[in-house]
Amino acid sequence: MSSGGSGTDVPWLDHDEMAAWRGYVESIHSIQADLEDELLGSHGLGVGDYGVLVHLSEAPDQRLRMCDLAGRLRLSPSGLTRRLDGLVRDGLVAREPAPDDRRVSLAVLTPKGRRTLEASAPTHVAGVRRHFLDHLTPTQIRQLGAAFTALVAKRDAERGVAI
Amino acid sequence: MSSGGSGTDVPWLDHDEMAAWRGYVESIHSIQADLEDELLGSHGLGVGDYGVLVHLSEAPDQRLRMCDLAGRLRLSPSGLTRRLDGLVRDGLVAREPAPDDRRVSLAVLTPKGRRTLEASAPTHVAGVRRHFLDHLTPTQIRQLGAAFTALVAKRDAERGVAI
DNA sequence: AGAACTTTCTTGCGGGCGCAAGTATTCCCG
DNA sequence: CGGGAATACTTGCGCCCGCAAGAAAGTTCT
Repeated sequence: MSSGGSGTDVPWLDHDEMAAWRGYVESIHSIQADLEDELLGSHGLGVGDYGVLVHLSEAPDQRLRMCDLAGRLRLSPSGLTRRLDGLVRDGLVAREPAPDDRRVSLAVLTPKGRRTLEASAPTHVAGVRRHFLDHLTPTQIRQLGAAFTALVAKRDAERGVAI
Repeated sequence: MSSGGSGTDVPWLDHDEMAAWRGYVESIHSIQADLEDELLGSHGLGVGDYGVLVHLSEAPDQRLRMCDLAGRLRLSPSGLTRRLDGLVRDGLVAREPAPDDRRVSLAVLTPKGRRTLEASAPTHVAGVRRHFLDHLTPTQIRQLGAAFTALVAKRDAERGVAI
């Protein structure tokens, strides 16, 4: 598995690069699995549903157009439809027609949804600390934040231009 | 959404912590989606299948017990069974009974599997560089590698003790 | 105005994966 | 040695999610 290939030669990953990449990929899966278990166990809420509630709670009037919500959650339209179905069934979110454009539905956080979010947020934050932040120094956290913010911004910019 | 709650009070995430956590979670999804598209487009191989081939190629004799492979891939036994089904159907991996324990199956990398891996590895490495490593400085890469390695190791240790 | 195109959401379908149950084999211990 | 517990894999089932197609509404161009 050496780098001696033909044509477009790409420098192989050295030790540090491999450690960064593999650690990055592997850590997220196990961390999110743990968060899912904790959140599901304590409040019957999956991380996917939690994400919907968080984004709605941060939006003006606690409501968001479906397409905007899908974009923020990086979810396909159909994926969001099904996810909303569950949240609506549980009474955490309501669908509401948009007054100005009858194509769009608004997802609205219900009082029950807000209460559920406020109840589960501490569990989630504690999990993020215990599984992730507590393993890093403040300096590492700051650098990680800067690096990832720049990374996501650059990729979003490329995506916006490319498509 | 302030931290003024009741009972076990957890300090809320500050700006840097939030940026680190959200960037960490959001970046991985879009990066892996891009890698999947590139690998699938160029060699008809998903990142999941690619991971199996990589682990087998690194194993002595190009073979691994199913349960060991599942552990490394952080996949459930049933998940690995289905994934192997596809790879066996495509001739990239073969199942082989273990000589010493008739409960276990060994997954063996076939010559075709090895060729496919060697053909797709440059694409994957290039994608990892372009989508991830190129956005970071060498210093950041080294620190990230150290931090994630320690994080995964600590979590694995806890898991080994806890269960 | 009206035809053609775009945007938004929903539905049918299929793939991936985890959990629980089932089967086969091995290990442990009296 | 023999029966119960543990381990390894497979299968049935259900959930989540993306893609493609469709329906409804808005936009644009002539």
